[in-house]
Amino acid sequence: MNLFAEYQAKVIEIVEGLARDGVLPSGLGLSRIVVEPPRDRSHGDLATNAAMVLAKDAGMKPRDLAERIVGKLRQDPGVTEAEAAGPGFINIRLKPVLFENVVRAAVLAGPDFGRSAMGAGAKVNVEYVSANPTGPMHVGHCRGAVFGDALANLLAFAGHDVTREYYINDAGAQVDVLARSAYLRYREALGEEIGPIPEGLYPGDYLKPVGEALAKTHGNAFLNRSEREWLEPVRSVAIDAMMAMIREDLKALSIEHAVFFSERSLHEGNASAVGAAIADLSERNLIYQGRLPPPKGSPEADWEDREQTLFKATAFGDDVDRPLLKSDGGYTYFASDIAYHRDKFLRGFKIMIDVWGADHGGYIKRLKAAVTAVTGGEGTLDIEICQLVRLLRDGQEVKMSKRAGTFVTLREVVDEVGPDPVRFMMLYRKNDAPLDFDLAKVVEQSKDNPVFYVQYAHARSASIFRQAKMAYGEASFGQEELASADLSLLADEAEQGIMKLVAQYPRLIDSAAANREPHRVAFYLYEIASSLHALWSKGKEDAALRFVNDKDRELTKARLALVGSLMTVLGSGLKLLGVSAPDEMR
RNA sequence: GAUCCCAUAGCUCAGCCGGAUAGAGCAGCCGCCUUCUAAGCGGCAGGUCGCAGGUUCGAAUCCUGCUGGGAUCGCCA
Repeated sequence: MNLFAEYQAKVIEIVEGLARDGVLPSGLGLSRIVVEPPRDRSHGDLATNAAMVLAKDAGMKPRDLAERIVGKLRQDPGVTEAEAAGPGFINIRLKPVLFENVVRAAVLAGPDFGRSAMGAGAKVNVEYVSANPTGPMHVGHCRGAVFGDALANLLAFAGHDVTREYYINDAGAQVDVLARSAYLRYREALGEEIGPIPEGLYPGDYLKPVGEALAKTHGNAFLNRSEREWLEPVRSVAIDAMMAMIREDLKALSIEHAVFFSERSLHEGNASAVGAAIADLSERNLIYQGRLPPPKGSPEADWEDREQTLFKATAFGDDVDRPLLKSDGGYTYFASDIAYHRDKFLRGFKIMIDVWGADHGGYIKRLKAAVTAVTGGEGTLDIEICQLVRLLRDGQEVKMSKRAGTFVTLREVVDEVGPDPVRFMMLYRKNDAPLDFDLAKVVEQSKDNPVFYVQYAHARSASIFRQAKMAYGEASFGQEELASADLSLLADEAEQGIMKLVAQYPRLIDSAAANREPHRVAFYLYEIASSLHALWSKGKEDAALRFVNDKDRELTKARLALVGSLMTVLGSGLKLLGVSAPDEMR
């Protein structure tokens, strides 16, 4: 039930009709036609730019074209008024019953209100978090985790077939370092004095239990053996332990991935996936032996000019061609990543979304180039970058340093402030803008805290229903009854404002999903929460506006339908963000 | 040297694939609790949209250059 989409379709139909009648040329670019709520409410309920975007191709003045469209719009049964305005806008007023029907639809549909078919069931792979399995997650990972999760929710709600995926970087040098670090803890567990952890190994205590577990299951079987003998089993145990820890951390934020994809698996077998990907590129003539210029601006002391195996990334907009093989003969991380994304494509995902931290920004062009190459242009990779999070406490930056031991883990933050503030505040900002996260402010229970403010609106709505049931009995005001309410009784401007906001929800979902911007949901929720608080306060001054009126059941019913629709939207939006929608505040 | 992101009110930020008089919160000032939760609401004041060009009927939004801030830059992941 998306009024804006409905009227966009109607406007397009009118334009096509005018083209059939010869008033307009055919083949106009109709996709640019937008029907949106006008910024100024005095302009009506809907506004469209149709006449302005088509005027040029139509060879007509915007106002003239607008008049033609207006003439047709006036014949629409739902339209009470249509007029050309300003430079060529068409402003439309709708019969109130259309908005009333949206409220009814929201009450009846409940959690499904706003669900959209926009995605048309397309398979989408959203890869997020993918933190290295070498230690606990820190706050830096948090934003990408929350963003990716909310984006996945949003895309699913907007009609996509979403798979949430985590890429485990379990190949390469870092996990070998992890294994060596765990081995040290293993020796420690067997009673050896290991002293300070050597430079270059992971010092954290979190590896102690891994060492103990190794000692328990393997006894001293690995003691005094060459690394070749123990590296693999120790690494495997350590990675499993780290992944278990990471999953626990994610669970604290109610994040769950459907697929955990192992980088190592891409290297296994005689015909490895990485080998296949490179062979694929090779067949496309995108691989050659060549030299690269040394990087500028970074130390060049250890630069070794040599011929290497390069992917022709520049053919797809990258700045330089990229190496696929390391000097030791192994594959680069990039080579694995190509194979990984090729695998996603082969699994049927034409739409891939990766969520990365800002520090990986420099990697975007090459991977997009690779995806275009390896899918023959049929797969698209969207990379969403989350900027850094600055952790504050009462306005003071919390400096983080592994060495100083002031390292803050994701778990510590979630345990301190709770998952709701973490999730909401991470989403109450565009993902590509840096974010300050103040541990003290996000737990404040006041209107200064948007998390609380929005949740409070939901609780307040629930409270209104409780009050109504006290006045009229527990069995009163079920879904069906509310849907039959006479909503024309809701004449106050504030009440109508809420109806119109509710009517915008489906449109919001589509645009937030299409733009991959879950923060729009958060801002919308704040706005609609505000509209409830305002109406509530109006009832303080004017008793006639109170939601529960124990002398007028019909009016109460209408108001509850309104509150019900708002509560539905609040609950739905909060669910998309992964934030709880409490029925009362404590 | 290069690439990417950012720059909007004193502060923190929205601004919906270009559109009508640029919005919200905080801070400041003035108001609202006998009454469904004041954990809230209303009002006032506050902006050369970093700078300079360009495209367009129309630019905070698109393009180019510059300034300032952040991130990154073969064989780490």
